[in-house]
Amino acid sequence: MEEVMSMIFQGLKLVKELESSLPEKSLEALSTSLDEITRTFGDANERLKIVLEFRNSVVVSCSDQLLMQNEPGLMQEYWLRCGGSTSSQGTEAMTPRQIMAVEDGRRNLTPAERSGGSSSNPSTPRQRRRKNEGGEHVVLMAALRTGNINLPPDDNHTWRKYGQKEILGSKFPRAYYRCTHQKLYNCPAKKQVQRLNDDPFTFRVTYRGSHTCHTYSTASAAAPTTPVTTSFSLDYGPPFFDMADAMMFGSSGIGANMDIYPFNDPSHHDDHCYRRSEDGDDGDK
DNA sequence: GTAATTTGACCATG
DNA sequence: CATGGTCAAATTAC
Repeated sequence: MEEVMSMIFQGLKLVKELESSLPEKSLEALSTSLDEITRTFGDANERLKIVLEFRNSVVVSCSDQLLMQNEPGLMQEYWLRCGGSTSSQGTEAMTPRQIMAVEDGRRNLTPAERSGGSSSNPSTPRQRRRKNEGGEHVVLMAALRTGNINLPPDDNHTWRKYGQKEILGSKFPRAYYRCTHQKLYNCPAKKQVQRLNDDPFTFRVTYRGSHTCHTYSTASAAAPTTPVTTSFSLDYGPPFFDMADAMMFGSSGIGANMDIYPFNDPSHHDDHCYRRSEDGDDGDK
């Protein structure tokens, strides 16, 4: 069974790799990747059938049942193992629909977009205090439906909250985070987390600056029992579960939105991050 | 004791 | 001047 799991994780890894390189993938390469993924899962399935035959009527554990039922189940297991952070049980109500859209990192959002359009004067866009420093990466993420929905989704990095503010036109405050390792590694990564007015189960997460620390939260670091090489998530590393979720809930979850899916878009390859200019992003006041 | 979070104040920007 | 982003002291959690 472990071998099967290993193959499944291998397949998921391939999926993830495909996902991260999707935007610039040629059709040929895409086909090759899909073949590889299909073959990997097919092999896993073959192995699984052998295992099933072997076990036959043996009572299986709950988790094994989960894994054997179907691929979505496997995905869910994977999701749990790979940093679906909270709610280790009772995932049935969770429906972790996830990443839905990414806006190009270099685009400035208008206040109307930020605040849901209720800005007092839409014709005079207000900007952040700091000018756009190049990399901004907006992702919509679903909150967990169980447990504390106030917790932002785990994204495989450790963040330290440094501020929270009521935003005009927003029902919910915006939380400001920076990388825990900001000082240790001079890591400039930051993010803002805000719940949407019309959907409190969805967070708009705005990332700024790239991680230079390349360290991960304990949850995700400890997650895969199979030592999946995580080269694909070195940067912002959106949650592990995004693609898996897309696959398992694609038909019922976010469905049609998946075409705007390249959330792993490394378009913010600006590595301005390693250098904090004299302008002083913060800290050097 | 250390690290993280909270929260009011400060400040840059338009 | 209003607003959003950040700082930093106080508080809380581990």
